Amino acid sequence: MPPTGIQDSLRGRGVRLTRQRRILLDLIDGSGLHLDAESLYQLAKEKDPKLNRVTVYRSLKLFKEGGLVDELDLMHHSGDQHYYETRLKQEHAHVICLRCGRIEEYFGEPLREMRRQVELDLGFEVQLTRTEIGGYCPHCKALRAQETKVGQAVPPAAN
Amino acid sequence: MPPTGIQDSLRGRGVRLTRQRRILLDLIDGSGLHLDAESLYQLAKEKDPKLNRVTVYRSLKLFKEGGLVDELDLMHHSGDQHYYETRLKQEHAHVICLRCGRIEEYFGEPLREMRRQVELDLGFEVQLTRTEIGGYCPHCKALRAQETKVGQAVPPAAN
DNA sequence: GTTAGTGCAAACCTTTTGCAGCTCT
DNA sequence: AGAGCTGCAAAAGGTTTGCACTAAC
Repeated sequence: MPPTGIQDSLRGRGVRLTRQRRILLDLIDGSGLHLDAESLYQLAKEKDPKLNRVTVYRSLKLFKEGGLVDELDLMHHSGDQHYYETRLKQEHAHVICLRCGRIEEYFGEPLREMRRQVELDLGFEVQLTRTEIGGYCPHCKALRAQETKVGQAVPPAAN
Repeated sequence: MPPTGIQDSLRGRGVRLTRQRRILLDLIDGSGLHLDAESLYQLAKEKDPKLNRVTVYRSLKLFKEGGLVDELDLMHHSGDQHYYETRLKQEHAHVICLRCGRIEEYFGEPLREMRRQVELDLGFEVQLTRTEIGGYCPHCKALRAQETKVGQAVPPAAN
């Protein structure tokens, strides 16, 4: 089915919605994942073996400019690539487990409050925000506690 | 003067505080700026012409691991480098002007509230956060309004 | 004296650019 | 026909690695 608002979003100034771009948008949107350019390229190649890595980068740039996707760093927990996701209506933060790479999303009110304050107090016109929180997920938190015990016979903390 | 808590912070596990590292720490700390590896290298070379770019990268990595400095992306407003600053006691966000590159810091309560919620609601053990807000500073906001007028004779918005 | 750190050169990974041919409209 | 897009090859930007020598503790 022909995408709805996407057409308009791109067509803004002579940007065409080609076969390749459709594939890429579908992947970014459909997967619900946070893909980096290389993963996106690998997946796209399955649908069109001719599709070039360069086209992926060029398309991502366009999508970004058009406000269709957001670029993330995800704390660079796995190299220096960027990750991409469909821009949601709702602003949110990404919470990354530094041990297993699991990613959670946080939608709390403080995000909006912060934006409001930056606009009012600093006088900025906010265009985009990127909030990333690195830590250990419940699972890895437990594993780390174990590892510490095994690794160096932790004395029971006087607490 | 010999740095205070820094010694301890590094000496944790056999990390030496060499002449080169002292120079780098002084620059990061003293400048109060947000320097990237290359700028840091250029400045460090003035104090020690032999100091190598590689040493800068290796030292930054150590400082990061030791919790002495924080790594920032600053919305990649000027390439894909990383920027570094002394880790402050007080968590804060960076607000970047996408037009002139000016950087402001934001210390509001929502930052702490957000962290609290991520720990309670998602059960994460938060280690570090990185909040970046891109937009237009008051000055550039005004300039942009002008540019728009000149560029395309905006009709007075019915508002 | 030992262990860690440095400089140099070369490699690496991610992303961008130049250009000729292709494709939507 | 014409503007925009693609693929390919090559380059660029930022960072890391291997190794022999040097310096800190």
